[in-house]
Amino acid sequence: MPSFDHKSIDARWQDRWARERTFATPTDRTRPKYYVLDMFPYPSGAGLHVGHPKGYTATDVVARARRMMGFNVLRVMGWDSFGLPAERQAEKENIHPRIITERNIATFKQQLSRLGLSYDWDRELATSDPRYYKWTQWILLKLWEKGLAYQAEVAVNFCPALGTVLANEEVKDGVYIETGDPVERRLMKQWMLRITAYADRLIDDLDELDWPAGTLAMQREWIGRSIGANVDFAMAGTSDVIQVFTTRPDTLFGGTYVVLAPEHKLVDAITTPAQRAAVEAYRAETGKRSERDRMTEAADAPKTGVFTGTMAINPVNGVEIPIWVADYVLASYGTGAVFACPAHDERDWAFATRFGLPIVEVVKGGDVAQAAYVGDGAHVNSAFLDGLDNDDAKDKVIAWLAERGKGERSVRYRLRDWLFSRQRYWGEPFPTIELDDGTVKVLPESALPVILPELDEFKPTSDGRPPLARAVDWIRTADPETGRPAMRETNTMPQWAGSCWYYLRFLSPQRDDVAWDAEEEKYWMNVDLYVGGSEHATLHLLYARFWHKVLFDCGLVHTKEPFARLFHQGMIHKPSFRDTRGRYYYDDEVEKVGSTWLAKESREPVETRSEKMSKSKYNVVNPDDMCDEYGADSLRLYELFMGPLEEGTDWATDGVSGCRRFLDRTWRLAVDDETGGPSGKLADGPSGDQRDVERALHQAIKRVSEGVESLRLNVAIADMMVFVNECTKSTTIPKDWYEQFLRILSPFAPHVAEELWERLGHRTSISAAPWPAFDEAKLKRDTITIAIQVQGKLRGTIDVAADAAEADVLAAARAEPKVVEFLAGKPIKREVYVKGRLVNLVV
RNA sequence: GCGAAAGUGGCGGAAUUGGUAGACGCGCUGGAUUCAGGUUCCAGUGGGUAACUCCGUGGGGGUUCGAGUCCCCCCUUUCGCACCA
Repeated sequence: MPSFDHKSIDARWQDRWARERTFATPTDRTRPKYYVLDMFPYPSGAGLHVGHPKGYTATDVVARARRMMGFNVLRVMGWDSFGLPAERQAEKENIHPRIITERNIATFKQQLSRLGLSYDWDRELATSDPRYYKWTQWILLKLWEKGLAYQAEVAVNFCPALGTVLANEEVKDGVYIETGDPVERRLMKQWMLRITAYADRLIDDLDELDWPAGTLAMQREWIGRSIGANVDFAMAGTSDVIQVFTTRPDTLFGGTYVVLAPEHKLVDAITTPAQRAAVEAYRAETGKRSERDRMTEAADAPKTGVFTGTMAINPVNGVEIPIWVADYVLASYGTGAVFACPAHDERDWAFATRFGLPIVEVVKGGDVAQAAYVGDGAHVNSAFLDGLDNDDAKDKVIAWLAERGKGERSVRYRLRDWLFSRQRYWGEPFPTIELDDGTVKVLPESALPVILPELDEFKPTSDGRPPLARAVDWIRTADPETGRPAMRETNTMPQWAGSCWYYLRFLSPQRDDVAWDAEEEKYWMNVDLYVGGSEHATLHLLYARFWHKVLFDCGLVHTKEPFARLFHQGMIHKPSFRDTRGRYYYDDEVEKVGSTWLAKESREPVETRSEKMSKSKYNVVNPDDMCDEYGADSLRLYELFMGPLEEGTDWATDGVSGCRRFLDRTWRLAVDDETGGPSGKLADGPSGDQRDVERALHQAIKRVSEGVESLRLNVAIADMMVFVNECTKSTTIPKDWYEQFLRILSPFAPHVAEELWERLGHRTSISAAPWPAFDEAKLKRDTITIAIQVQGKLRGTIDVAADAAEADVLAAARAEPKVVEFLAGKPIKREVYVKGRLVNLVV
C-alpha cells in the first residue's frame, strides 16, 4: 500500500491555494522581483501530454523557491489561442473556431491545474480575446506610425493546401515546417513589417543576453549580416554598369568573370545577338524549375550557365572579363550579380572548372589548381594589395574604389522583411481601411478593437479570397475621420502577432484603458527567466525582440530586450511501434520476443523507434493518468529527475513510481503507516552521532539552492533522496532537520510537503516559510578517505583525519600493505599529494 | 557539404571541472516480513576470472605522476543552415 492518499491530498491543497489566493502576485514594492515565464501554449485539441509539464514544472520549482527566498514573483499562464488548427477543425466539424478554442482552453487548464502549478490565475489571458487583441492592433498602429508597417506587392510563399501565405521563417525546403504542405512562389499584395530596419540592433543586442549559445548563433545566422562592398563593373560599348555585392573585394584582382542571376534586369540589354538564343533557352529552363526544386537540388548539383557575349571591365585592373548568366547567383540577394574569383570561392571554382574559365591566385596559402582557397594569406598578383592580409587588403581596396567612385562599403542581410498577413479567419483583423481612391490608412485608437466578424463558413471564398471576404457587411465601412466610404482589410495577422507582446500584457491584464501599466512595467520588466522549446529560436524569439525594440523606441518599455535569460527544455520522447504498412500500435498491443517486437494479434514484426509524443503515433502519455495513479508530486518530481532539463529523454512510467517511493519514504518518516498518527521517529535533537544525516541535509539544501539558480534540478532531487535514505536508516531524526528538508522539498512536491507541514503543527502554508540556509562547515567530514595510487593506478585507500598533515598521509600511504606489494621495493621517484583526495606514488 | 551539441552499466543519468568512474533512480538477483502482493525492509548488481587480479567512459593516437574531463585524427547520433557572393 502506498503511504498516502494522493488523490485527496492533491485536491485538498489545490482547493486551498485557490481559495486563499496563495499565489496572487504581491503588490508591495519592498522586495526584489522575479519574473519567471513559460512560453504559453497553443491550446490544441489533443490536450496536454507529459512533455508539456517539463518546462512548467521547472519554472514552478524556481517560482516557489524564489518566493521562499524573499522575492516577489510574477508567475502567469495564458493561451496563444489564435491560429490555424482551430480554424481547420472548425471547417471539419462546422463549429465556430472560438467554441473549439474555448473547449481546448478548458481542457488544457483543467489538466494544468491538476499539477499544482503556482500560477496567478487572475492574470490568465488569451490572444483571441478582443480585450487582448485590441492591444495587438494598437501595437500595429505604433508600427505604422514608425513607418515599419507597409503594404507591398511581393513574391510570397503561398501554401495552396492552407490557402494562405507564410513567412520566410515558416518555410523550409519548399514546405511549411508545421504540416509539410508544399509552398509555392506567388506575387501578392501583402502587409509587411520592416524588421530589416532593426537588423543591426537585433544582432548587436544579443551580446547582453544570457541565452543558450546555440540560439544566439541561430539568431545571428538568421539575420545573416555580411559586411562587404558594392563594386561597379563598367562594360565595353555601353554606359550601363553592373553593380555587384561582395564580401571579398580584396580578391578583385582574381576576378575572371561576372555572373548575373537569370532574373537580373540587365540580362536582356547586354546579351549579344549571337548569344541571345542560348541565353533565352537558359532563362526558360531555369524559370521552369520551381523554387522548391532549386532549393532541394542546391549545392551538390553541377553548376549551369551561359555566356552573354558581353565583356565587363574589372575596375581594379581594367582587364576585360566575360559576363555569364547562371542560376547559382540569386536574384533576391545582394544586387543579383557577383564577380567571380574562382581561386578563392568554392562556388566560383566549381563553375570555372566546369566551363574552362581562368583561375588566378591572389591569396597565398592553398593550391588553387586543386581547390579554392578561402582562408587568410598574403596577397599576390594584386598590384597595390600585394603582401597585405585579407582584412587589410579589404580596407585598402574599398578606399581605393571609393576614391574613384567605383565602389563603396556595404552591409547586406539575409533577413528579409516580415510578411505579416495571412489569408485566414482565426486571427487578429487589421486595424486598417482602404478608401475608395485606394488610400490605405490605419484607424484611430478609439476605433479599436476591430472585432472579428461572425461567420458560419471559414474556408476561403470560391474565387480564392480570404474567409473574411464573406463578411460583406463588415467589410463595408466608413472612415471615422472623414466619413468617406471605405473597405476593411480581409487579411488577418499571423499567429506570431499575439505572442510578440503577451509578456507585457501579463503585467496588468485587467486594464482596458492601457495595454499595460507603465509603473508595473518599470517594476517587473524584463523577464528574468523565460523557458520554452528551442523550436522558437528564430521565429517567436526574433519577432518578439523586434516588437520590443519598437516599443522601446516609442518609450513604452524601459528595457532594450524582453528576455534577460532564456532556457530551452528538452523534448520528451517515447518509443512508437509501427508495422511495414505504416500503421502505429499502442504499447499494450505489442510484445517483445527475443530482441524483436511483435504485434500481439497479427504476430507481425513491428519497428520501434523513439519519437516526439504525438496522438497520431500512439505514443502519448497523459499527465492525468499519472496524477490518477501516482499523484501530481510524483509526476512533477519525475519530470525533473529524468535528466538535465535541456536534454531530450525517453519517457519511462516506471521512473514515476521510483519518485513515488521516495515520497512514500518521506511520508513514513513523519507518519505511522498503521495508525496514520505521528511516526514517533521525529526527535527534539540528534541522538548520538548523526553527522552523516546532518551532512546529507546540508548537501541537499546546497544542491537544491544551486539548482534553483542553474536549473540543474535532477541532481538536486538525487541529493534529497540521499537525505531520506539516511533518515530511513536512522532510528530517530531531529524534527528540525526534517522540517528544513520539507521546505526544500516543497517546490518540487508541494502537495505532500504542505500536508506533512500541517501535520507537524504548522498553521500557515509551507510556501510562505523561509528558505533554509546550508552551513559549509556541516558539509565537511572529520575523517576522509584518501585514494592511494601507484603509477596512477588505484591500489588502496586509507582513512585519515580531515586535518592530517601531508607527511603523515604520505607515511600512511607508503605503509599500506597493498601499496607495499605494488611498490615491490622499488625506490619512489615522486610523491603526488592532492589534499583530501589522493596520493600517487611514482617509481 | 558547412556549423553547433552530444556519445559513460541492461536503461535514464552522476562525477567537486585534470584526482577513488558509475551518485540517485529504474530494472534485475538473493534474503526477511506478509494470508496475499505492482507492499515494505536488508544485501548485491560495469565486464571477464575460482581467486590474485586484469579490462573498462564511441574508435585510434598524444600531453600528464594521473584523462570520462585537455589536444589531434576518425566514426556515429541529434539539431540548425543549405549556392546569401
